[in-house]
Amino acid sequence: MPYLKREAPSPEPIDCRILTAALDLFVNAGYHNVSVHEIQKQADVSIGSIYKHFGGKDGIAKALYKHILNEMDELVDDVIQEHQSPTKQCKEIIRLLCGYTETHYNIMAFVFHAKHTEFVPDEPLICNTLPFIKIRDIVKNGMKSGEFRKIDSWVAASTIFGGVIRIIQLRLDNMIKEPLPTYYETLIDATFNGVLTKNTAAADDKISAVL
Amino acid sequence: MPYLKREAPSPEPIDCRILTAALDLFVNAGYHNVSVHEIQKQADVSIGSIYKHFGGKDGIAKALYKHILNEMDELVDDVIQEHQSPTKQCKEIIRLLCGYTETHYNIMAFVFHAKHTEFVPDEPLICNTLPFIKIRDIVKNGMKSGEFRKIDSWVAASTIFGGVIRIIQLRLDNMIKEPLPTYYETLIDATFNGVLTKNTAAADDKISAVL
DNA sequence: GTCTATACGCTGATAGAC
DNA sequence: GTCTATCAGCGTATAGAC
Repeated sequence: MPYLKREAPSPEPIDCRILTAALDLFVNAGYHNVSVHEIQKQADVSIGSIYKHFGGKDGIAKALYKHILNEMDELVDDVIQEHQSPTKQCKEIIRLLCGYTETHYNIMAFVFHAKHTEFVPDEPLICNTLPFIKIRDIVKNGMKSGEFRKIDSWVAASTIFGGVIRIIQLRLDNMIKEPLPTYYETLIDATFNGVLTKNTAAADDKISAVL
Repeated sequence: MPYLKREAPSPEPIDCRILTAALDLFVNAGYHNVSVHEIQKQADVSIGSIYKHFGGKDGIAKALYKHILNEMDELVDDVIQEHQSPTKQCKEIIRLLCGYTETHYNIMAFVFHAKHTEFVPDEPLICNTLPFIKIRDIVKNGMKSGEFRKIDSWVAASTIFGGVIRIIQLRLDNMIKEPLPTYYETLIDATFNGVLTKNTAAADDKISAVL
C-alpha cells in the first residue's frame, strides 16, 4: 500500500502527508471528531493546500475511501490469480486480513471499524465495492464447484468471513492481546469445519497441537 | 423493550419520547449528524426539557446505550434460564437476533451498526458489556461441557456469532432482501457444521429442503 | 502552488419567564 | 417542570497575499 510505505521520510508528496495524517486521525478519534485544522497541523501543511488538493474534509475522506478500497481490490485480485480453488482463495484472504490487522492497523480500522455512510454518504456501501463483490463471487464459485455446500450465498459468505471480521474488530478494540496470525489455523478450522465436537475426530489432533 | 412499545399513543412519558426520537435520528443519520434541535423537533419537546432530563446530547446517547444494553442483558438471561445446553443457548440467541433485526430495526442498528466509542467514549466497549460477556461465557461453557471443540474462546465466539452479526449488518445495509428468520436454519447449520461439503453427507438433505 | 487571516453558519448549551 | 430567546465557541470554507 504505497502511501503508507514511508521509505522516503522527508520528501513525501503533500497529498500523501495529508492522507496519512487524516487516516490516522479519523481512525483514532472518528471522522466527526477531527477538524481540518488538526489534519493540517499533523500533516504539517496549510489549510489552503488541503482545500486545493481535496476540496475539503469530505474530499479527503472520499479519496481515502477510494484509495484504500482500490488497494484492497488489487489484493483480492492477486489472491484470485495466485490460488486456484475457492477454498484456498478464501483461506488466503483470511490469512491476509489477519496479517494486515497487525501491520496496517489504520487501514483495517478504517475499513472494518467505521460507519462510512455517516461521512461518505454518496459513495457505495463498502459491501458493494469491488473487493467485497469479488469475495462473494469466490464464495459462489465454491458452491458451483461443489467445494462448499449449496446454500444461500449471503449466508455462506457471512459464515466464512463473519468470523474473521468479528475477530478483527475485537483485535482492533484491543480485546484480543495476541497478534491475529496466532489464531489463523484455529480460525480456519473452526470456520470451515464448524465448532461442534462430533465433526472433528480427525481435527482434534490439529487442535491439541495448536493449544 | 418497554419504551418502544407505543401502546399508549399520546400520553407517552416525555423521556421516552426523547429517547425514541433520538434513537431513530441517531440510527438513520448518525450521532454526529443529528442536532439537539432536530431531536427536540421530532420528540415534540422543548430544548429545556432535554437538558433538564438528560443534560445534553451525550446524556441522551449514554442513557440510550445503557438502556438498550440492559434490555439485551435481560434477553440473554432469559435464554440462559430457559435453555439448558450451551449449544441450544447459542442457537436461541442467534434466532432472537435474527428476529429482532426485523422487529426492532433501530435497536439492532444502534447496537451493531454504530461506533459507540465516537460518541460515548467513557462507556465500556460494547464487547465488554454484560450481555456480550455472558455470551462468551456460554461459549466457554460449551467447550467445558465438550459440546464445542476446545479452542481459543475468542475464536470460538467469533466463529459462532460472527456469522449472524455479519448477516445482520448486511440486512441493515439493505443488501439482503428477505427477512433474516428465513435464513435461520441455513445459518445455524453452516455456523455449527461448517460450509464444506465433505462434512455434510447427512446435512445435504436439510439443505435441499431449504432451497 | 502554498500560506495567513478572516467570515459565516451551525450547534451545543444557558438564563430566565411562565 | 416546561418553554423561548439568546449566547458563545467551533469548524468549515474562502479570499487574497506571497
